[in-house]
Amino acid sequence: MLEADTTHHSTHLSGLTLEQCQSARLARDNRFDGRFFVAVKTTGIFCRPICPANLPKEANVEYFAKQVQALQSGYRPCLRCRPDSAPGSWAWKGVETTFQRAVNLIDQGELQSSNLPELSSRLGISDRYLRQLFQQYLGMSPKQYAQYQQLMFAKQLLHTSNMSIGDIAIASGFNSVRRFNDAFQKKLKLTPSDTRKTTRADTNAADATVDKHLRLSYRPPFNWDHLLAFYRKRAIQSIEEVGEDYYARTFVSTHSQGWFKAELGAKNTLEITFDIDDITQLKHMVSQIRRLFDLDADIAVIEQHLQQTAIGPLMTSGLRIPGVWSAWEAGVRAIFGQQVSITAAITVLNGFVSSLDETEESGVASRRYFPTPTEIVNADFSVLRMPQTRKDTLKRFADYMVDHMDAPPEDWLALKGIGPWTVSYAKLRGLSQPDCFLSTDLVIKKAIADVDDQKQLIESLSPWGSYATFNCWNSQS
DNA sequence: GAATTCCCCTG
DNA sequence: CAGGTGATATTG
Repeated sequence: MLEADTTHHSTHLSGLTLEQCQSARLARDNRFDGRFFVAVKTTGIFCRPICPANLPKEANVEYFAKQVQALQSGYRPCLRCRPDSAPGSWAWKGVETTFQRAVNLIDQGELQSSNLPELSSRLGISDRYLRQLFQQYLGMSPKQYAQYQQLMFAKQLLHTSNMSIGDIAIASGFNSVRRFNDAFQKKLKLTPSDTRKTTRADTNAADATVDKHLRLSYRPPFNWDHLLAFYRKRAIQSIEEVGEDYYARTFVSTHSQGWFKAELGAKNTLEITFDIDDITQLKHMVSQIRRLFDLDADIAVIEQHLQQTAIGPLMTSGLRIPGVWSAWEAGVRAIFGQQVSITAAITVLNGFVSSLDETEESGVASRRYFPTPTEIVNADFSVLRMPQTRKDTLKRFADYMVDHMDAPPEDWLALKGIGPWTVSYAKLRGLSQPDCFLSTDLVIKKAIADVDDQKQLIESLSPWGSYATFNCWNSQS
């Protein structure tokens, strides 16, 4: 009789049997996270299957496929597992990703411009707890981890750049060459200059140039021409420049600004020429450039996976995810691109960007930076040739970003005029997430129109949906 | 390491 | 709904 009762509730489910739900929740199986929700009758609260709270008795639970169904039935979301937050948002993912985010930020050299308390508050936890997490996951303190990271970065620079050892010391986050030498010696059992000597065959130093220079490596296949063509079509004047065989752009981040140029080098490397106002931010710049050109992707594995799916025939080898400097920039580009062709969007965006600093001196600014949210908030929208509703969206977006520069793009959905396409586009190009298949994009729809089972196709692309996106786009142009 | 917060169960 | 419990995440 109890049996019959619970079975009745399985009608709320889709695609899962009651038994699956039961064992999934008992095991807190994270593979089922997000696929259904557990509501507890005695408390009126509903949870994700992975909720760490005490397991409720089977007799007291009710299963739902969607949050809204549980809400509709009078349950409130649990405060621990946050079933109300959007899947993929930071609140949804919990501590492990908080930790992962901390590691990423440190890898990007964030600790060089802020301290631990600042870093932790940015992640929404106390510095005490962050220390605890590092101890738990890595067995060392954040500071120690950061120092290893700094040394590895320094070692890489010694091998691949023409910078002086003094500059490298500072760039890696040390405050003096002495402390740098000391730490290097201690941890890597070598002196910095020895490290450099062993790999100094090239002639970069002989070029009578003062340009700073470094090399970044990647694993082939690497389709540079596709990247260039993609950027060329979307280049914003005097921020980006795409030549026959190089890409260059300016950038602004919170702590630095500068410029770089990338061109193909020998032996699977990219040659970077750059200038940055604050050399301690070099690590940040480098990780950004690696992300922009997707240098860390293991393309062979990805392609092997996608070859077996229905889009296999559309694939071109070596395609990477062409990134833009920030989620903010990607969001702006996406808003300009809503409902219009790429060319039209870029023309309007170009006009808008160049109107921003016309108040400045000599009329023609030869080099600009991508506008900040504040600049756009204060901009004159009257010169903008696009529908009023889209201007309003842009304004709202900029307003929001002034205070929420690193909120996850999912959160933008709360803003009127910003929908799933815009959010996915930002995750794809601004954050370079690997699994964003833009199934609602018109060009994509066209590319996969022949496939019978679309739903199955989309599932089969995971976790490399982003690469599928670019291969589809590429196949249609 | 204690204290707090949160959830679930029972009466 | 109040009172008792176990368990986890997080903080001072």
